[in-house]
Amino acid sequence: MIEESYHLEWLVVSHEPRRWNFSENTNLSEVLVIARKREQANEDERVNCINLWRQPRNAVEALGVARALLSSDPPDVQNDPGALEVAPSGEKLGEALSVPWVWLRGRLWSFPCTFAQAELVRALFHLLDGKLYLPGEGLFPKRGRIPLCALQELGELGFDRRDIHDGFTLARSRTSYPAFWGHDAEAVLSMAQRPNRYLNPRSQPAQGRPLRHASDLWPKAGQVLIAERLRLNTQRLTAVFVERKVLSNVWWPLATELSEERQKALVLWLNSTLSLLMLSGHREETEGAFIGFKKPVLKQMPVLDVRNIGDPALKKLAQAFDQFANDPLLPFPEIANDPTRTAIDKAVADILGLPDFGILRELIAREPILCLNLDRLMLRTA
DNA sequence: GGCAGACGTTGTACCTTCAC
DNA sequence: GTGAAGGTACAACGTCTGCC
Repeated sequence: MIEESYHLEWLVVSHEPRRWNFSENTNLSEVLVIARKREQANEDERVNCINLWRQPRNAVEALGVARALLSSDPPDVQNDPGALEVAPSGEKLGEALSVPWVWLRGRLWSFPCTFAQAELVRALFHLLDGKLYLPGEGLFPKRGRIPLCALQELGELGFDRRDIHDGFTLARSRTSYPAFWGHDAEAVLSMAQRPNRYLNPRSQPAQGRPLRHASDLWPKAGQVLIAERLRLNTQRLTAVFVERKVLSNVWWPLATELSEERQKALVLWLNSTLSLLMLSGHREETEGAFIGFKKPVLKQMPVLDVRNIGDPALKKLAQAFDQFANDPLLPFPEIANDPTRTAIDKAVADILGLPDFGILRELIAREPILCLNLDRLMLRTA
């Protein structure tokens, strides 16, 4: 309704650690939306997006922010350089960008509010368009685009944990139904994983629930698992490759006909910094660093099209996966100093003909939603 | 063929439990 | 007490079936 009859004028998001909310009675992440009803759409309508690094502490400061925003036009996220600094009284409180309403309609409104730093938002927008954006260097590849496709073109996401609980109980011994259960930040360290639990098919439904038959659920088991929810401040992996097909409670299995080589290439891509950028843009934020990936959104998310990258590139990506598969990654906040993530990124860059994008690792590591503080963003002067 | 209700499926918001 | 992880009740949606 809003997309048809309203002009979305302002989006305001707080990236301040532990102040993801605006209301008093919640800890959940919130966004302030201002839309104006109008008779007819105007192609020139723009959406101004404010990414607050720190919330105004009082009404006077809030008025100062509003005045600063109303007196200048935030630059366009894709075509203009820089961002509008929100610093009404000297201290920087955030950054503002704008995006054409006609572009945002039909897409996720969260895209321009994904990161506190405008340059990362800009990188996300260009990546959605198949281009790597590096601050100060421009767009890559110079010709053509990174081959991307919607995840759903590569396979089908499996059942969620509710369905698994309707069909199975956790077994105390090995069964015919291996599973990859849980996401312990101190245990899931590398891309290659093995089944860690086994499931017993239910013969009777759980109390008050319909019975799901194992034969209905098992066809959507997979070897590629994509995180269903993540804690960006503690966890390390966005996807893993399991040596056998498994079901899971907190990972989406990808049921796919892709060869093992292509699946490995996909998992390598999903753990690259470029994919972390893309996943961040498609997250559903619950409480700051605690995020989820909903099935309808995730299946539309662009990923590397491992069907159309050519055999030599495919082989190199799969080899790179094998090389780093058992190397531990550091938690996401340490991404800038993570040798394994750096090696994954270098492999992806070399194989796709892209320049080094280490600068994006550095920028992401500064994001408050990962490191839960503003120290990496703010320039403190004595 | 159209409709309504039953029933099954899917997705998630909210709640509980666990560990430190 | 708090952060992190796991479980489930419920709503929305889709499909099937019987009746007119």
